[in-house]
Amino acid sequence: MMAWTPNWTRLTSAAELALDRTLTCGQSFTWTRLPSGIWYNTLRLPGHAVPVLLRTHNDEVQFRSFGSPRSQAQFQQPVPKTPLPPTQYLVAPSRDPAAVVAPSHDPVYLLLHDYFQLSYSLPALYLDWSTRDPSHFAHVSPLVPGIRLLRQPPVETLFAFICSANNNIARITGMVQALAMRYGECVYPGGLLDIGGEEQALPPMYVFPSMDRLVQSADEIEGVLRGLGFGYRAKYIAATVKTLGGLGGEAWLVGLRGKGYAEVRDALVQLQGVGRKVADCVALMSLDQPGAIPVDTHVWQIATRDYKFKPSTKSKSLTPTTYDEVVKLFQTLFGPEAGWAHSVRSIACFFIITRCAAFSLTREHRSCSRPTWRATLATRNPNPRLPQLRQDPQPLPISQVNPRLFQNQRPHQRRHQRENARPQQQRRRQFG
DNA sequence: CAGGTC
DNA sequence: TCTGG
Repeated sequence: MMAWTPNWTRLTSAAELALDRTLTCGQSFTWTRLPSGIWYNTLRLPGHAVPVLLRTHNDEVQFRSFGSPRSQAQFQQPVPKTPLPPTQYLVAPSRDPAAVVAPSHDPVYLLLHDYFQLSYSLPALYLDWSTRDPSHFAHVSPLVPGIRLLRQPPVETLFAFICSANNNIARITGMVQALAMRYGECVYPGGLLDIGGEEQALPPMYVFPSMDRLVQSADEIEGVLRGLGFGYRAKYIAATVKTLGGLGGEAWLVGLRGKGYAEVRDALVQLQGVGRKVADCVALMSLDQPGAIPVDTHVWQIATRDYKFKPSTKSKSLTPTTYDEVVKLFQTLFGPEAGWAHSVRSIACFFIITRCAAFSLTREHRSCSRPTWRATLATRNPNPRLPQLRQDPQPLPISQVNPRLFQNQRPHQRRHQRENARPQQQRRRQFG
């Protein structure tokens, strides 16, 4: 097993990219963190998947990749240049053109440069958003530096966020990885890898399945995914596979890059299991719509509590009208990259809330708009009974993902269990 | 009840 | 409404 990028190579500075925060904040579900702090994933080059390792070392983010000799030969072929994001960044005087990294000829570098959108200078963005929102963003963003919005592959982003409805990050991660293990190609069998003189144990790596592979399995996919515990999302995924396949598959989806926001959204919401919120997630994180703002219940709370948002209608919940109004609010505030800004802002708020929980603070302390939480946190001791916030939250290793996800349980079996209406205790023990 | 959708 | 914490 020869190394492709033989040494750890500089990708960017740690200030430009906080790996742990960026990869665990709920935008991508395909990265896994090893105990050593190294992140791994399989990323797709045109017609090809490559295992990639990332780490933060000596104040910089570094990458390396590896592959079989055969895949190395394929790397030798010219790789099309990945397009830079359509942004005013490189021409606007307020942005920092010096942050643009000189292009390299390493295809993996180009891939990562594109994936992490390194054409954007993150400190310049944070500064801009802090100026636009001095009373909120400026206060909380220093808590969560280095959060980059990823430019992800559209197909896996679409299916990941169909899974995200009424769900949590840990479970979504398990589902996406289950999809990769069930239908994706294995690009690394697992085993010890020599990394700079040290042996690193790596699990098997699977790439997220191609659209063609999913279409091929369209008829069985609902039953299989229900058996894997996907719930009602199994039906959405199967239906979207068929619809998207008919529309032109991955090429059609990727073709939405470069179109206007309204067209992208309208195209996405015709897919089953894709409402406005999911459509905005996919648009923002994979289809070059940095202004798209996914409004969930969490964002709704931020808007009403911290920004004193008052909906025009009396509706207490999130209607299409109020959704649009919240979007308008943040777009006006943050400008063209409002979706990115709002993501950072939400993650900061989540950080504070988590801290508040660990410190047994009441709801009134949680307001991210006031600097009061800062002083309050400083004077309190954490409640030892509540879980501490981990510095580096680790996603589940692939080997430890809920074993139930990998049982080949038939859907009828599950329905039968429900009809028997056993007491909770007994049902739980079955899977223990 | 959770970071919705039909 | 699936499912899990």
